Amino acid sequence: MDTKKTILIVDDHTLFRNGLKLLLQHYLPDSVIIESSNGEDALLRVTNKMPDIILMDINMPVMNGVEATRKIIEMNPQACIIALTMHGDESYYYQMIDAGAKGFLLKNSKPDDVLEAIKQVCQGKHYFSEEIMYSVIRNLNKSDAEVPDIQLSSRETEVLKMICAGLSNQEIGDKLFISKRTVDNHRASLLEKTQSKNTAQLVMYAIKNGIIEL
Amino acid sequence: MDTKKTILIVDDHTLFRNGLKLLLQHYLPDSVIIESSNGEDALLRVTNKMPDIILMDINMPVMNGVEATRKIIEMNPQACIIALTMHGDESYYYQMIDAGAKGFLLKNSKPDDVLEAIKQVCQGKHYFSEEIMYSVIRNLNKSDAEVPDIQLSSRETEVLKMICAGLSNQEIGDKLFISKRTVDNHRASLLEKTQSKNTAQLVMYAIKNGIIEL
DNA sequence: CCCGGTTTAAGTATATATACCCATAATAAA
DNA sequence: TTTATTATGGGTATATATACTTAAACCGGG
Repeated sequence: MDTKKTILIVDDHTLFRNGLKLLLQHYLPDSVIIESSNGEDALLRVTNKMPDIILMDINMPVMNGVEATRKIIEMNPQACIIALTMHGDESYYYQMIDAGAKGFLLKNSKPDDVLEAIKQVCQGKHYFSEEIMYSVIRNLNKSDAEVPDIQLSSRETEVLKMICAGLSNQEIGDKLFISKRTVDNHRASLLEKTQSKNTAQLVMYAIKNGIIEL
Repeated sequence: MDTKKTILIVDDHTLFRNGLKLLLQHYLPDSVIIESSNGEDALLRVTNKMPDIILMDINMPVMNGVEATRKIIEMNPQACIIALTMHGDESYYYQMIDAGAKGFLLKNSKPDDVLEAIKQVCQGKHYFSEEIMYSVIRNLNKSDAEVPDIQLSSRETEVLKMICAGLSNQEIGDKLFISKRTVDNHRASLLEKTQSKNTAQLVMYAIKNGIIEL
């Protein structure tokens, strides 16, 4: 970490950004820190400023971290993106890594962990915080190999959102100009794919997987 | 803000605490900043260190911010507690203010807002960020005076949690050693009290109001 | 071009939830 | 003591969701 680095912080919470910026400036006085409050703005910054490191939150308005990561990696597969997010986003681990993130940190990490992650990723390595590793291993152990390869179709996602909004299958059918029976089928597919046994579990799934906003 | 102040930051995200600490030390060089990672620890700090200002997150493990605030105010009604939390916790506004918080800030506030809030609260005034005021006013406008005076009984809360876990009324009855019909009635009361029309909305209510953990 | 997945639709049957009605006992509040 | 609330249980009916099945039309990749 001897050369000057440009670090981009992408997070919708101004206070968190400002605090982290100070923190990084304190430990890495030679670095240049820039900020974005959402994924869309981050794309602009990446093309203009060419940051060496990107610290990316996941839950953000306008464009979330997974999508932003995917697009940045599309433009530059070498981009050093480190996910920086909260507990409870477990379902995002795979999505984020799949999108091309080189590291994954939790927001309850220590500053040292952030520095270590930046160091590792700069050297072309990967970095995952202990909690992430633990969670991944626990999931592997849980059910051998049946990795939740769940992929909902766009129509299914659409229906799921309406279910969460409290609409009945009939109402959903009316809104989408399709038969109630078709919605029945989508709902059945959703139950099977998400391994839910009723509406309540379906809603919980949608929330845990960020399909709907709170 | 001429005298030395002790400020306690209560938040489960280490990075956020550390960043905010630096931020406060930068703007208020004479202040002493101490930290807690949850509500329970915060209670200890309050009795030991007697902080002048407490910046309190809401969603935390072990003991959440509402409960912690309530207990601190119980011990010392003059305690200057400022809630500091994220979007989407709208349902907490009232709970937190009811618990005795003197101010309410969002995590996407600017550092200046935090300083202003601290200043106001130190002078015995209240401080609410714009977004909070906007939301409160919007809700007032929405339905005149019918403030959500919703108070679920302990049994209803118990049933609601089980519904969210995906249990059917029959299963809930079996677990609680009561008739399925009784659960039917509790469910009906829940639907009415929360103004939900089905299970999906009930689950959403439970989540938005922190009745269940994610 | 064929194959797999998606979207569309439906038949039939059961399970569950929801909407009303009612009643009793216990408890807490006024 | 009267009143209100809660927890308990039930009758009856409809609405909705869920579990099986089959099948046609479409679309993109090998």
